[in-house]
Amino acid sequence: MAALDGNSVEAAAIDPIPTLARQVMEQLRRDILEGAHPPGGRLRIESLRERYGAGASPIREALSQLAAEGLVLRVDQRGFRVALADSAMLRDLIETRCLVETAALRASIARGDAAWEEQVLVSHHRLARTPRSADPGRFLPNPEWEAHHRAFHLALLDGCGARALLAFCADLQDRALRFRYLSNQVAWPQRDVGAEHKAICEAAIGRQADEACALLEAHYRRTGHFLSAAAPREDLPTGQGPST
Amino acid sequence: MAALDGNSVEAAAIDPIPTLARQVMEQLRRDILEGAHPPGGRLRIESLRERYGAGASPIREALSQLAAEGLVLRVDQRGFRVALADSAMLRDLIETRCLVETAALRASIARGDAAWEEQVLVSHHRLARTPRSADPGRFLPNPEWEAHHRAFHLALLDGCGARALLAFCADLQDRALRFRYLSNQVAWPQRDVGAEHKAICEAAIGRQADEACALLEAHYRRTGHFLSAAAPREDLPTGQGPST
DNA sequence: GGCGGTAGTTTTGTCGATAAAAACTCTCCC
DNA sequence: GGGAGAGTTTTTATCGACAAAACTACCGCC
Repeated sequence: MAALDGNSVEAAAIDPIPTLARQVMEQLRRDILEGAHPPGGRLRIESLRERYGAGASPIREALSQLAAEGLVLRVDQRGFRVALADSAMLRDLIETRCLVETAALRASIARGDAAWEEQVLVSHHRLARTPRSADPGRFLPNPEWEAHHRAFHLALLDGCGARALLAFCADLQDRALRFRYLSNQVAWPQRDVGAEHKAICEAAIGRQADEACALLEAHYRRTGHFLSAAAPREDLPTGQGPST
Repeated sequence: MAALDGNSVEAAAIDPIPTLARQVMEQLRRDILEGAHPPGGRLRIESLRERYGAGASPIREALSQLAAEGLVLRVDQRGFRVALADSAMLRDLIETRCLVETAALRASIARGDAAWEEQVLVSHHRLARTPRSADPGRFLPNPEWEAHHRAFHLALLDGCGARALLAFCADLQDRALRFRYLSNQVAWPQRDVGAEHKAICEAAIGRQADEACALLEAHYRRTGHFLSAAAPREDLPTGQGPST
């Protein structure tokens, strides 16, 4: 997931036996992304200790990392809870992505070399030939498609030549992924995302900055629209018993 | 420092007795920013345990958080070390800031309301009336100036209406601050940063998007130029005894 | 003389226990 | 009947100890 994070990339690649804390963190992240722990829900150390079969230290460490990543919320002396995922946050996320990623895309288009162009092309090709759903009949998330989708969007921006910016974009994409997971079964197959990706790819390679940015922005805003329409029930799932 | 981080803000504001891990983290961050631990240097748990008077758990937790923040580098099973701060990273940081913050500034100028305008004005005023150096004779970092400086730059972008973006900008500013600390005594008083801030402020309030962005970008690039010129010796301080 | 393997030392990652803090509950009083 | 308060229970934050892994230094061998 956070494969672009400079800290983890080399260690994860070499080490065959990741540290326990890392295993817990990755499993926990998957569980949160997939909604096993509901947004706003408490994450008690003891429960997690039991569920993931580890001592308190690795659990706590995993939670700390996820907290810094924004997926988990920590309150000193009052434990951890799953980060909220309400429609206000979704709006904010979309807004941020539109602002940041169009800037990055513009820079990519202006500065990207031949290698960038080729990478955009090939990553789009891989995405295009992968079915979005693992099941042709109904929607079932296809991990391969998710990976290619992520790679394509990052490849688009990779020409900008700013690693810190790219890492942030990768992070934003992860956050967006969470919303997609939470409201499963979204906009499929009503919407032809393949065509949208194709148009973005062509505009980018054709160095049509304005058009590419407009398409990308529309792409994100449309996704946001579908998501907030599809999952209004998740808006304020926190509750969790106020003091009274 | 990371006062904009949603996780810490409320806890830190209320809790009079912060958790030990938090204390260690904040002190450690300050020490790293100020160069007490050199970039690339190892951070052994035992040494830190001794230095900060805490057990291994809080130390490890503080390191985890700083690692996620980018100030500390973690390698599984091989401990922690201070993140590098070479000129390539500085370049990358500047590039990222220029791309992201001009986008944010543009959005701020387009969307910012009266409250935003006033906040920019007042934060600039506070900055302008605070001396940059705590000592009139030579350069000595003035914490008050630093705080106002940070507030001014964030106020500029605060009109964009995207909290996630703003949080990222705050993070970028912290990273930049580190470079400033590392190469102490920089460009003072050769450079009139006050005038630069004033010009940016006026262009922003006057809704001159293009000019404000150009000024902001020049502001950052100039800083980068000074920093990399002032601290060439820090370029590759890692070394740390290769295998031979 | 250089290199590979091996024993010893350091350092990390993990565990279980413990003290402190928060949350909850139940009772008593108005 | 409602609310405040004391006691109990849950939960967190921290510590010290231990096992596993990495690093170091040494020794023998080619």
